[in-house]
Amino acid sequence: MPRRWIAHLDMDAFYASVELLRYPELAGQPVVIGGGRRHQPSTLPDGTRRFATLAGYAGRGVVTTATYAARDYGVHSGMGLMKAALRAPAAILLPTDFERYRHYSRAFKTAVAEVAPVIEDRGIDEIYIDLSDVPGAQDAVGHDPTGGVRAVAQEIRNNVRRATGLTCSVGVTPNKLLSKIASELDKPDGLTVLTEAEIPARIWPLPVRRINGIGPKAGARLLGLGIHTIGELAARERAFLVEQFGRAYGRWLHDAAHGHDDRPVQTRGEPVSMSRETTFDRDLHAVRDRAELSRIFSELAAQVATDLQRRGYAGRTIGIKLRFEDFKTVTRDLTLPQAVSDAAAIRHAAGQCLKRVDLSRRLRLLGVRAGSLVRL
DNA sequence: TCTGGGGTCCTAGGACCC
DNA sequence: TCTGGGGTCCTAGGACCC
Repeated sequence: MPRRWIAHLDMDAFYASVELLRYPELAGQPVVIGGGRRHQPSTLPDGTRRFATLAGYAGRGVVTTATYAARDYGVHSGMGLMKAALRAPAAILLPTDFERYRHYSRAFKTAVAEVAPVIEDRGIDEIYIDLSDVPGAQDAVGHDPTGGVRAVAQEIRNNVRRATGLTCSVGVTPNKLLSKIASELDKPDGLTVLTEAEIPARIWPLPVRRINGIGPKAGARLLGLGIHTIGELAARERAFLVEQFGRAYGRWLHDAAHGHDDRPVQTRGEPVSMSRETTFDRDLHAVRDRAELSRIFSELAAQVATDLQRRGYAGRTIGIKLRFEDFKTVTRDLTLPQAVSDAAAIRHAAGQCLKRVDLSRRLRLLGVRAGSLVRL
């Protein structure tokens, strides 16, 4: 019987690496991607480029990606740029250029598909690949039964490098859960192949947070129970975890810790929702900043409409998201008799939602969303 | 120097219908 | 008028991920 071999491929510091292709003089330097458009590099008459540094940054942006040199200063993605500036003031700051990243994203996925076509998209810089039926993947090399699949994975990595000039890290195991963990074991530019038999030695010593699906909340609760590593989680009774975390999540935790996961690689999914949101430069008040808020609100509705139309969808549920100055977040939504995709209808429905919110506190974020999508 | 923007999935309560 | 159980839809919030 053929073995199931699933790969997880993760591009190394993707946005930053794409920027290094265009600005090779920054290789090896601490570079941070994030923030708005206000820190575009400029070219001097002699052709040399001038870059903004973190030191001068003022605003509410966060780090989207940091190069490995920047990570050495303790800068990581999700960190506020103001905080990052304290840790690495001399680091270069570049604005995000999603157009460019999407282009490289398509290029690396095409390069993978030339070798192995069964691919599940997991965002702009990572994918799962089912290698089980790729020619050669089931072959042993000498006495190594994983030799064939290792060669296939290496070929994928070579093809990505050839097509994009970028490196990636790959984990190959019997399932998605383990492959996701494995791809991080030898980063950057690494390849890790793991069998079931290696779970105790390679997976169990890792912290529970490495499991995709254990986030800050569950991680903290597990820590409170004295469970730090995946091995310690695996050692707990299923019944205990169900008692602590509920039926569904408790069972899932137990399975995950033992490396059990039979989810298939899903090649194509319909979108569930489309949304646009924005955090203001300063907190806005519903009454005092009424005109500005109204303008932003209409703009978000128009952007959602454009996104829907461009991709050929309409939404039957229109919703809004508000974040107040104290970071409390509320949502309201409204299901319409018919799906809509035009800016006026979305704006109107979103306006109905807004009437159901107490607007006495100042706002830092506003968002508009379309859900219950139908294909046009 | 608090905390972006785009998503998915799950839960839970209430309305409503059979 | 009271008592049921089951199913589906809608809404709100929250955890998590990239």
